[in-house]
Amino acid sequence: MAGIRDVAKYAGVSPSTVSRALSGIAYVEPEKKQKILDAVRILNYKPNLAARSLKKGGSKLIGLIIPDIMNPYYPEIVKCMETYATKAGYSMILCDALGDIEKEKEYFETLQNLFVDGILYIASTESVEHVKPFVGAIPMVVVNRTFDLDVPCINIDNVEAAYQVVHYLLENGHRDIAFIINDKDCQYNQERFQGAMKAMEEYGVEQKNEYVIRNIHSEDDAYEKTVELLQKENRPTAVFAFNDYMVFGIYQGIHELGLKIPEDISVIGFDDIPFVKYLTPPLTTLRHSLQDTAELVFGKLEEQMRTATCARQSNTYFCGKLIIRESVRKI
Amino acid sequence: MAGIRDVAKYAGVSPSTVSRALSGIAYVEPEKKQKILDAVRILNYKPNLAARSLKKGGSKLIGLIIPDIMNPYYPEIVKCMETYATKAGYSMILCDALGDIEKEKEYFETLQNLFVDGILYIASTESVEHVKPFVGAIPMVVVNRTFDLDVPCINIDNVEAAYQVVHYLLENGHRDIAFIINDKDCQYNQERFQGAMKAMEEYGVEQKNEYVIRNIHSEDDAYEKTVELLQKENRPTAVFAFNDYMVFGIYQGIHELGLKIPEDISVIGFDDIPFVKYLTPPLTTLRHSLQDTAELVFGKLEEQMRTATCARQSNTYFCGKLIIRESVRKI
DNA sequence: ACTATTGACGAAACCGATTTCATGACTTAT
DNA sequence: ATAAGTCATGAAATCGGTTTCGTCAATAGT
Repeated sequence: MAGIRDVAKYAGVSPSTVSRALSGIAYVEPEKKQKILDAVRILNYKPNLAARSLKKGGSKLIGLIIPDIMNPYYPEIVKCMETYATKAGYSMILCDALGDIEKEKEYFETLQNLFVDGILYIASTESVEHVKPFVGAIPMVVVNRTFDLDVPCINIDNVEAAYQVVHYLLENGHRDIAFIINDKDCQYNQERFQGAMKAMEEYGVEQKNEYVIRNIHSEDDAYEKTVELLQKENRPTAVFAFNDYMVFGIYQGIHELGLKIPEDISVIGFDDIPFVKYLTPPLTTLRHSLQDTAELVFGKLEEQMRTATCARQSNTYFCGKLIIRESVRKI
Repeated sequence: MAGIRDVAKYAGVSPSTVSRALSGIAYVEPEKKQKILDAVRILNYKPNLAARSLKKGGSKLIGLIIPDIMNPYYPEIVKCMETYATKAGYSMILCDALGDIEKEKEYFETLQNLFVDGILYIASTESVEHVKPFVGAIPMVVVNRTFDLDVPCINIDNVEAAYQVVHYLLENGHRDIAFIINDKDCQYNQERFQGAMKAMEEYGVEQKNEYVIRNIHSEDDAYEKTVELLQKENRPTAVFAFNDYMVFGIYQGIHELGLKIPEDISVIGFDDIPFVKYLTPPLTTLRHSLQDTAELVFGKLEEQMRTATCARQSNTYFCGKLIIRESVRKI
């Protein structure tokens, strides 16, 4: 492997000049510069990143901590971030934390050992404690959660989004609306619940307790609870799934009971993960793609990495967008 | 940040002893070792990986090159590999190559510069050239493609798998079978075609040319071509999609024409990506999950990394499994 | 014309862990 | 008891870019 000294020798200059010519931090005689560039090409010189990291104190590595790559909501985020990272000259280290606090903690530590230049943290756990030691120590941006720590957080406005969803159902004449809520009693579910209730209150509709289904752990769970719910005497006219993932199970349950969507029951989701548009019928759901905010997210991280400082608290909320398909009918 | 010299000073020994004590490559007086361990704990010493990489030429990093994380077939692989890597003390660098040879080449180079200890290459391109320079230079395992290079390749037996699929259709009385083939005229598609034809021949059925649809670039493409195909006078009784991704478009096209699956037309897929089981009706498809071979894949890589040698050519084929759901009817 | 300033460039120090080499203490063999 | 071998350990070289420092030459200023 050709090193900078080989290039220097070949071009008849010193290693320092090669370094300067390639980094562009100082003026180098055009003639020499050309010779250097030629030498680089001929010798196929590639700077040793380890050596560079060692001297400069960075690694050109970014850590991306996500809850679960198998959850179809995340691949898009990963791809987005990886694209930005690559464009900016960074490589991406992927950490799949499985929503496990211990695993997340381990990953934070590993990333610190690797001297990553920054961390993109797609939060899924409720704890704050295990993140604290790294706040202020490594440039970081938190996505999908709002921390009360000195970190920039970027999050969808869950209250507004859920309000939008339920408002749409109410506007379409639905009054008996079931909320299907996944297992974690976490920040975003609380906020979504809050937004949903706000819409109900505005319409003067009381939310029946038996229409609030919690602790759904999987699609199968969603399936079972849906069957249970819809066999009751007074079944709701619409169900609002707090995430799209559960909708697969919900659809299955509804089909199983011989009911039709949306004629017999309307379904609305949250996330707009890929493929819900291919369900029969295509799902109406709330999209909060990171596509639009990806630039902001990465920008915030990049600025910190560039200035080698950790940003203070700053919360950014973005709005979701209701994607109307065919799973909700007007009553 | 505490360095090895700080630890050495604190423990009253030399840096070399600290290094030896921590790596365990040589015997160190138990008493001193204890002091060193204490110093490490108290000073919260974390070895600088850049320095270590520079000297040792290794990094405890594994590069994972995949074609497209948005394609639902890959997240499972990524998760699997990441799990194994973490367990073995490696961090995973994710490279999303988008099926672009140039990008793949860049990633290979970046990974080499980063001194990754190994590369897991989920191949998608047809070219061999851009991979050659790295064969023998870095421990590598190739998945999903069989190279004629000195690299271990692990691949599904596409011929056998496609044979299985078409055999199943023939057994169910189908004779007019359309093949929907995605855009790339690549190895695995050729093999699948070969397997499909083998089954046809065994049943003495001739494959009509107009039933072979090629160059599908997206779901939308699949949708259009399906509509076109099924409006013909003699429409097939079954379609075999060479990958599940296209099935979403195919279903859409069939529904659009008011046809029913499987009553009017049977559909069979390939891959068993998540969610095809939630289609209406659930898709019968061929599963070739890496779950089962993941251990083998990672094992082959780990052995190379451990012995710091690159393995020679060795091809491993594994079998797919037909997952029978409800999208194929018996004629 | 002589000093001060600027600037391109090379020599050498540096980042921090590893590893080679040298040393001196201690053990074993004759 | 003396020579040879073993072994824990420290000093210093090393990995390969980057960067500081110093030099020498050319330009600017008085």
